[in-house]
Amino acid sequence: MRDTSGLTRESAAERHAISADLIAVLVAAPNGNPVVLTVKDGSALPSGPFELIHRSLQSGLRNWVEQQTGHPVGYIEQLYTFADRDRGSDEPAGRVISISYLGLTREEPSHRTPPGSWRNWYEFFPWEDHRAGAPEIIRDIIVPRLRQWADEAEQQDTRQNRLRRAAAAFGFDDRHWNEEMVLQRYELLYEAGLVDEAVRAAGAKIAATVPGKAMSGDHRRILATGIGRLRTKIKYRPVVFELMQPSFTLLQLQRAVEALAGVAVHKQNFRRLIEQQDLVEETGEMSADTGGRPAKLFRFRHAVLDDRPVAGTK
Amino acid sequence: MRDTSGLTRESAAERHAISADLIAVLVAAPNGNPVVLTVKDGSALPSGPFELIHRSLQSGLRNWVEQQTGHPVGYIEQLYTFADRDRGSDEPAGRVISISYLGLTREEPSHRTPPGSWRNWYEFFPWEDHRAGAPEIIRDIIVPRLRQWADEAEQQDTRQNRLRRAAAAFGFDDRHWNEEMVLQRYELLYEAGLVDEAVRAAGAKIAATVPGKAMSGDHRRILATGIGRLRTKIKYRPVVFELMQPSFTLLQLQRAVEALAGVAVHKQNFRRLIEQQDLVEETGEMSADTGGRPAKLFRFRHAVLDDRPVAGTK
DNA sequence: CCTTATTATGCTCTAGTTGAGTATAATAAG
DNA sequence: CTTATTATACTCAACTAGAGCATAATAAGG
Repeated sequence: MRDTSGLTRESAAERHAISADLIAVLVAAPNGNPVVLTVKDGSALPSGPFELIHRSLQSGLRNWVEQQTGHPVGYIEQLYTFADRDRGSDEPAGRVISISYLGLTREEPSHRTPPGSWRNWYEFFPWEDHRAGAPEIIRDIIVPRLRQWADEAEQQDTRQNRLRRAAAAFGFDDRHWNEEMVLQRYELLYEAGLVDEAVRAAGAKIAATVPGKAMSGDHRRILATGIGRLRTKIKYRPVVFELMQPSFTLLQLQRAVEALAGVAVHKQNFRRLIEQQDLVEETGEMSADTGGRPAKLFRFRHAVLDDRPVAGTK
Repeated sequence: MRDTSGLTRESAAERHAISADLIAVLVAAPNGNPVVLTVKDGSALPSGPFELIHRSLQSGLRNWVEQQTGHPVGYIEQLYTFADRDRGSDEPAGRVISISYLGLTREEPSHRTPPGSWRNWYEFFPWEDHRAGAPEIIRDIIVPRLRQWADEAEQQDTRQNRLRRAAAAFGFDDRHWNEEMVLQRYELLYEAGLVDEAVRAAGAKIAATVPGKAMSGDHRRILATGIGRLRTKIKYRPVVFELMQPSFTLLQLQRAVEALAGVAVHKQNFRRLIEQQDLVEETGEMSADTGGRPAKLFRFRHAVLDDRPVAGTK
């Protein structure tokens, strides 16, 4: 390290050929439906410039989202920052740094977003919904295509490596499905040329891609990052409650968790876990519209946040 | 959302009044000593501008660190991006976005860094080292000061809240010490005005702060973020091995984990965990210089990375 | 009224994991 | 040959997680 400050001065022009964008993965789960806020007919995530008036990145995003959706954003978390070249053709000389955030909110009829803005996120990742067992698309389309991709490799160890990675990601050959590996799965499909974004990047014309709506830029990758992060997070932080109404039944809570995690959970064990962790307390009221035996209504015990380092909903 | 693109165009000048810096938390653990790379006599983390020639943020940082330290960086992970106002007085009109990274490397005598660059990170956070039990500074200095700070609050529930947060963070009043809450502890001390950075920010003169070396800017906060992230990460990803020599004894591995986590671990259980996870394999050789019975030497089984979603060293 | 479907809720059983400890082996130093 | 130090094998109790059984309370359809 010659210059221990690590700083080398450039011309102001060069240093300033940079602009910053904020990108939001805004999630809600009305009636156990996992949805994400999109723009342009579901082909992009909402994004906007980071402006000088914003106090900080997070507060900029928060204001901006609350202004546009009319809903308070409960939980907000930074996802990832990237600055690859060739992003945006209207900035030939400069460079855009994109800072993405994950936010949770309650989507209600009173919201101010145009219809169609909220999309079920499994439109973009049909292979991620295992609530009713592994989707057929995996066995019928994805696995065969990935095997083929592995076979195409010249070297034997590349073949083996591809196959191992594919099996680990998609849970075949005796592997278990790990719902958190959302990003790894998307990136594997991208690498194998099986998503439209990869075809687009390669400039190819013929595309035998896997089902699942594409997005512009790398927005689908960002969404995958957000879903993966959320699936990890709900296990050790009580963030699901940001998606719930003030009072809810345990089944509604379970449905929300299942919507995010994309897997079904054991009902009795779920209740045991939630109750023994003191995450909720009874409101004293009952819900009549369950279809069966009426359920107790619960509310989130906000006090736990101050208490011990509270766990989530494993 | 009126403008569904989310983009509002500003003048080019306004959009470009931004520059980006990369900040590195570069960690090593020679002989079970947790060290971090610093500059300016330990008062800052190394940082450098993000330049247009860099292919991406991560590759920019990687090149830059390997060039300056002479060591390959194994694991690298983005930490956090922030852009608060009033950072750097030489950029009156513009704004700096700082993107921080956590990197792991092996520090060896052959490195190219000037002496004194690598600092034991407990110089900055003396309250974080619980390897030989809770340090006295917590009981003698921190807890009394925090109690006093809680008492100073006007309202009763603010007092209670402060006390609860302090107890949860520092593990008093029957609470357990949670080694991962590095950032929360630093931020609590900051809020209570007990670290030099807080005194500096408030422009106060008299400072009855807690021991622990301060850093410039918010570098100490970034370091706290990095340590916290690392302490979380070693539990579910085998990242410690990035800090180890190619072959090592299980005690050396344990010492590295303890250095990072800041707590002592049960030797027999540690071995059981490592071995039953197939994280390592015997080299067939023995280490003579253990001081007692010779120990088997092990190496990391790189194959596990392709295998299942491998766990770390709980 | 009675049957069936549906949801809620309480309880048990087993396997696995975790935290802590005991016991013994192999070396060096004095 | 004793002591200190480290390595390594094994045990035990407490707790956790996954799965299933049993029963309760409601609505809808005959």
